[in-house]
Amino acid sequence: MILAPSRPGIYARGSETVDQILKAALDVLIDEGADAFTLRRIAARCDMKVGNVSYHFPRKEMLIQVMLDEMLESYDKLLEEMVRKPGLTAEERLKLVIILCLEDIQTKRTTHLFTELWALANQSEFVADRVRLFYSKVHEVIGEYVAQINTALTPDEVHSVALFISASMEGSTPFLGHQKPWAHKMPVFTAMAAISFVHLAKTVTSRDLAGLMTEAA
Amino acid sequence: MILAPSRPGIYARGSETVDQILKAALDVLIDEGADAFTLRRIAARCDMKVGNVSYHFPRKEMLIQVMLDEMLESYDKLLEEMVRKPGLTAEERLKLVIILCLEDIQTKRTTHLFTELWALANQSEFVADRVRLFYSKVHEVIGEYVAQINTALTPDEVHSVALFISASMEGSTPFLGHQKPWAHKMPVFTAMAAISFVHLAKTVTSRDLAGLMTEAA
DNA sequence: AGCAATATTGGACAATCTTCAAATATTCGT
DNA sequence: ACGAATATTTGAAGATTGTCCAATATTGCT
Repeated sequence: MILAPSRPGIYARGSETVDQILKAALDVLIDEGADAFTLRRIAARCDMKVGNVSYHFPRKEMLIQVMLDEMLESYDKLLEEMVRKPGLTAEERLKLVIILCLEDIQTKRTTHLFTELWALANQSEFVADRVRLFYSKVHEVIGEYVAQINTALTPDEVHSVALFISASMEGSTPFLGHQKPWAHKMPVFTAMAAISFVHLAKTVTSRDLAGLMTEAA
Repeated sequence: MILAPSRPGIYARGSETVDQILKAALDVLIDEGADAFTLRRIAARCDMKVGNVSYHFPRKEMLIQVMLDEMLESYDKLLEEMVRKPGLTAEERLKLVIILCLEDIQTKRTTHLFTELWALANQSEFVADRVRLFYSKVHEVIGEYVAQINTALTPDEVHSVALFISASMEGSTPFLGHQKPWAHKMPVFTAMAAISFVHLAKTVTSRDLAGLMTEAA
């Protein structure tokens, strides 16, 4: 794992400034895109001078890395909150995670941030690394329920099913996310996802997953 | 629909130069990302001077628009080729489209281009417009088969199912696409997609799609 | 071959970018 | 409240960007 530089800011004021910079940076990325992600726009966004931003984050890359780590940490917390729902069966939990994930995808924050992240991951090893780590956790959460629903699957097969469910849900982002062309169909999409993915988890067999795929090709 | 400027290049040489510029521009976007998408890198990629690129495309935005339109046109052709497979049932065709789409997603070209496009669509109305148009065609193709498989569905319900299948497949791009962390699981993903999506098309009812989603929330 | 239209070169330009360093202001333990 | 550590401002260096222009080379029609 590639380490991000430790978060700067020793005095109370400096620490608060760093907070403002990180928030402004995230806002710029969400509202204006990677193209507008410059020190000047970030500084303007939090009423600061460029030099000050440059002082707290001597290299721009540091800012990106710290920002990304803090942002994904907040998503980790969100993910953990999904898990802590007592008194539900594994199937109900899986259905709930699906609903909550698709709900979150509809926010402007998630819609914009993750599409940007997927693009950045093409070139930046750091971003790619963090994206992989984050979704590994998502797979774990989903996989836990899948394993309970379908006890015949091996751990690797469980992960494959979790990966399928997670990736399929994420696929809604560019199409049914915030202000995307088919955003109004998200309720229907969610209904289909709940039905389809739960059914898959229940009924998929090792035999299915070993499919040679020579029949249709 | 936002019109792209007409393609420049009058003489044979000029036209060929425009070709090289467009190819170089696409290569830069695929290989080096949106960050490196500058006139100078594009010019260097096709052994030209910046002034010449600027002469054929007086504004950078023109280059982007023409490039995007030509690129999506090539994907349109690819899509049409998928359709022209004779002697197959609707179910077999749907399964085939799923396999071919997921195959294409594994290419570096598609993996990188579409992730970049989804990000650019957040800020550029033009890109968003073209992305919407392209996937509308994808939905049409898939929807045609879905309608044949499940004749009880209304046209809008057919589109919802096609949208679900398409978006779910696209979701594999950032995770199982070219050199992505779980690229080695694409065969399993494809097997699940074929089984799961075909089953959905067959069995989904209007009642399912009208799901109120109050039960699990 | 001649000639107007088109293409290419090379450089200039202003605007932007990141990074840095010196000067000034603020904070906080003592 | 003093003083060292930290934060902020200011200004500027150096690089890169898109755009433009005049000079030159090439093309393709008559």
